[in-house]
Amino acid sequence: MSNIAYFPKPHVDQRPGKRERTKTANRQAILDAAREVFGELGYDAATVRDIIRRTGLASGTFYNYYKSKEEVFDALADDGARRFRPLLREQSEKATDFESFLRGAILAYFNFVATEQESWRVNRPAGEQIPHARATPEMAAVFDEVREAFAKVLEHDHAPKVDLDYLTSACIAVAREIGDKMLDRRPVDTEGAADFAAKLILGGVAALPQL
Amino acid sequence: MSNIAYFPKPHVDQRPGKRERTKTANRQAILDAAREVFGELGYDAATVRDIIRRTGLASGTFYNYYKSKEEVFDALADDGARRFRPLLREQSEKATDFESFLRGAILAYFNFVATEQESWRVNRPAGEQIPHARATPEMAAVFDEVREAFAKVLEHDHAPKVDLDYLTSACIAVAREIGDKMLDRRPVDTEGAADFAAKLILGGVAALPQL
DNA sequence: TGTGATCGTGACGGGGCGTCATCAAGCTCC
DNA sequence: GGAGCTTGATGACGCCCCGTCACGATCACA
Repeated sequence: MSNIAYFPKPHVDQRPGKRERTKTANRQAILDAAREVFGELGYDAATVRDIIRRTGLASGTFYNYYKSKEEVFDALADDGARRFRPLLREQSEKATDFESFLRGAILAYFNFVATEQESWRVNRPAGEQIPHARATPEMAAVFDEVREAFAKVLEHDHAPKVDLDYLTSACIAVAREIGDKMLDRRPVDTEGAADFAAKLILGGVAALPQL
Repeated sequence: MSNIAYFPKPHVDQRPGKRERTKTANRQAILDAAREVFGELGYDAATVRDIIRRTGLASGTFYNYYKSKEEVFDALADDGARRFRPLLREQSEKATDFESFLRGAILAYFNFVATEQESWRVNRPAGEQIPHARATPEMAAVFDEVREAFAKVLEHDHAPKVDLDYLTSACIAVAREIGDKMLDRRPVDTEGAADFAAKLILGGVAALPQL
């Protein structure tokens, strides 16, 4: 039995120190609370105090991590983009041509937002607006990735030069808008929506003016 | 000279009573002040108090006209849509086919937003977001008008049945997004942007899946 | 001119905002 | 294991914005 005395205290603890751990725990707690609060009250109605109350932390603690409600929202958006990026890359690698890439990417996005909304747009007041995510680093990365995928594939298809910024913006706008509308319909039909969006964009690209 | 005595006091004053006049004047003053404040501070940073101070009215007076900052913003958006609607209708009447309607409508929209921004997005902080206008009555009317124009023209062109809601949303999204991007470029090229957006949409419509 | 209706007014209580002095707890070095 | 240093959690505080409401001035109408 004497050995057991050693057991609860392994000498090498690889975990970071307690300070570091509570820091990430607090950061995560704030993000989780914010997701809930935004989901329940809507973004506009939510206050920093609501988020703070939900975490049980002191008000000052919140400001050690984020400067404002907007910054928390950006962090959530950034987190979403970070989780979506691998899915996008997967489509980009697996695709054989432009059409399959576009279809795959849009479907992946629609499935992603459908899943996301289940988990946190839980009980949003009707007509409530969630602001479009700002340009966080991860959002910009997604934009660039889409842009580069377009560039590569259009070059390979010896397509005429087009205004890539306009094109990327327009495609993302279509995906966002159709995605939103899709979520309002019952049942949620990600495949039908993706089919629509992909065909619209594909047809459009073929008809673009060259620079 | 005796006649002059009658001059300053014409018996029949067709203008509405003073009460009514100050009412519309106040309403307008609030809208004007809001436009300025939103332009200078950005929508998020602006407070109801900022708007009130700019008008010189008492705080209570503001609430006789609008319930909140959001409501003022909606009123401004509604006003914009109301002013844009005749331009849209003009295109719809003058157009001979789908393509000319779409081109005309998009160009009209781009010229409209280019003019608007000159007049009140004067000095917006970089990266600042103006929220997308909510569904005000006039906004909904614009949406419906576009939708009906699509319906009519697609039927006339014996085009296959398509998902009109998705299509309308997607087109408006493209116009909005390209319009935004267009405003960030110097010089602002409404024709080039309209050409791009119109071609993209036209090509896309031709390729849509039928219901 | 008198009377009632209609707002403009600004003070007020409620509450969210961001800060900061304080102090407990973790970390480091001996 | 303990002394001294560092970090960051705490919550009270002052500031300002919020929306309301009792009051009074002004207008409409007879």
